[in-house]
Amino acid sequence: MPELPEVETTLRGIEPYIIGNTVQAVVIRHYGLRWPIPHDLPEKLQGQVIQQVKRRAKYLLLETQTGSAILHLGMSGRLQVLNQARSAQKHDHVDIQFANQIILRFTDPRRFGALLWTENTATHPLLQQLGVEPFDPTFSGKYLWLRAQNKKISIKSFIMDNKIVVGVGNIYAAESLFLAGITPMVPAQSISLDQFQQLAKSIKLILRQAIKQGGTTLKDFMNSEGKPGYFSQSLKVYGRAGLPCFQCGTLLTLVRIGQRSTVFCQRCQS
DNA sequence: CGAACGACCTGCAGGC
DNA sequence: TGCCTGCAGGTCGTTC
Repeated sequence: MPELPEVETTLRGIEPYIIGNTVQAVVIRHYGLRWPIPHDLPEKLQGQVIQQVKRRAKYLLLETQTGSAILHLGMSGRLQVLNQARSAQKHDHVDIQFANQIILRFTDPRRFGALLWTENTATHPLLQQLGVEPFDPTFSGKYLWLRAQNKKISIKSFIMDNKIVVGVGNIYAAESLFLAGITPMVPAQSISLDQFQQLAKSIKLILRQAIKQGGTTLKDFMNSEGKPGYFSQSLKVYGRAGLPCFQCGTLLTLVRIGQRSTVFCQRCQS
């Protein structure tokens, strides 16, 4: 669920309900996420007004005057805005209750997500090492090309490396490479500047499209328990191993790159 | 230093 | 029906 577009969609979904709102209480039912939720997080948040909600990479930042909550959805995390209290289910780990009765509920079956507190987002170790945002003007083919010099790792692992560019997960790495016509396992250093320009363009386009389609999810954000289905119809290669390429009919190939499933077209991506 | 890989955890699908 | 295996959107920390 949470690729960058989903995180961005989540941000847009929760923002209108919590900005300018005061945190009344924080209920933690399960501290054991990727890192334990700090025990003093409730008292840090309580009484604070959410001034801004930001996204950095796949992290959501709930910013207050005294510090920020850092939230990551991991592989299976989800945020919901509840209008009224609803009994917590098995994986509903955290509720942030606001003065206007809105509840922000964090659900995460696999618990790879995180909820932390920091006084200073600029110096927080998790946020400090991050590479460029894909929608930042400095993210370009030239930028990728420069960073790829002498890099032997596969181009797919390269664009999934958060120190290079953030927010490109397994789905959209595969999709971007297909759109750019690049074979996922070739070494990053062997990609030409031309190809990198194509790739940077593809990444932006794919992510932008997905965010746009995430907008449909946004609509039923408040009441839906259902899964967003925005990506399924637009995916060209992800999850389609063995099926014919939409572009040329060749059966799509499945390989393993960096322990992640990777699907590509041997004919269209060369 | 870069690159590979294990680890974290639950749920689900598929094979037997 | 039940057990076992493998796989799933992420990414940090350790090891080679």
